[in-house]
Amino acid sequence: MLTLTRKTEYGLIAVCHLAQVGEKVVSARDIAKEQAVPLPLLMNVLKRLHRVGYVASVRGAHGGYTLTAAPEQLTLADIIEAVEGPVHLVRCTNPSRTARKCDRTARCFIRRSVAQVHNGLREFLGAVTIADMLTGAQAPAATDTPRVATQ
Amino acid sequence: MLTLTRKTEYGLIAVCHLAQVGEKVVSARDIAKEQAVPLPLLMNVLKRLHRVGYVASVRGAHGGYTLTAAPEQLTLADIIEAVEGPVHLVRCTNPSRTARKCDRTARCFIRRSVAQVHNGLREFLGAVTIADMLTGAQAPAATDTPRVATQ
DNA sequence: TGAAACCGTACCGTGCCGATGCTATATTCA
DNA sequence: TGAATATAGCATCGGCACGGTACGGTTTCA
Repeated sequence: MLTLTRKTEYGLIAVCHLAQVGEKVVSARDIAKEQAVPLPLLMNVLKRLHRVGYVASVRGAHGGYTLTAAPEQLTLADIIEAVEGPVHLVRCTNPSRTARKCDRTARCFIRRSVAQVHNGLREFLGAVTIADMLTGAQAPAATDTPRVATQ
Repeated sequence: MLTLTRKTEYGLIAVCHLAQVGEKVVSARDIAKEQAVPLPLLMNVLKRLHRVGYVASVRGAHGGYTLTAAPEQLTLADIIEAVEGPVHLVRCTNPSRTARKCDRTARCFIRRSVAQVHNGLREFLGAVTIADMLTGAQAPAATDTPRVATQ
């Protein structure tokens, strides 16, 4: 239904928080407290972000997380993919495993167009960086919304 | 999770089919047979499309549906909204009813940026017309995907 | 009058998301 | 060395929306 899951929301919040504090190591507990996010959920998300290498972890007392990727390089698409898996606008665009439920694939005369829209969506999400999110968050009256040009 | 529901898929298929046959009245049964789509589901979707006025219905024997809106005017966003309701990238962007679950709204420092992305997504979907889908479906190697400019 | 087709609504099962809990591992500090 | 802190990994569980089904009603035409 074209909606981000809460995991992604929490992931975005965490990453933006880490990007904001710079190199400082921040524990999941601190992020959860400051951003009013449920700690266990946040920890789950941070684990995934760690697994793909977007954040570094420091274990033990006074441990926590740091952002390893550059905010200008890290995109919304990256976060989504890391937290909730590859984006698939429709089942057809999912080449993997059991998702091959659609037996219409061969005769589907929309498939190509949908694939184009799918690519457009991915490009759109890949064009939004964490740095963008931060500047947009701080500027009170932020410019205008991202524009889309269908070419 | 950033995926269209099957209802929307069926809706797109139905609308594109109707756009392709022109002014001819086509029954849901025929569309279901030709496009290999489950008939009851297709009927549900066609009812919704009828309710918002994108298709006209002819009852009785030899009845069926016709597309009322112009394929160049009807967009992907229209279909999605008609079939599965308003698009909301996150709960915050949903101003209605019980969806106000996010108590972080006030202190959420990402909210504004997310809203911008949300608007960008809506514009993106609103820029894809049914006519686009049809030409894309017929042309084997269609131009390139829609581009996104984050400003 | 009966068949064909649309219309409306209600219902149910399943899969996924949101959420929780527990155990193991690693680091710091007293 | 032990206690406290914090991440790592996995397993489980409930709720809900989506996908699918069923039934009864209305309209039109042969």
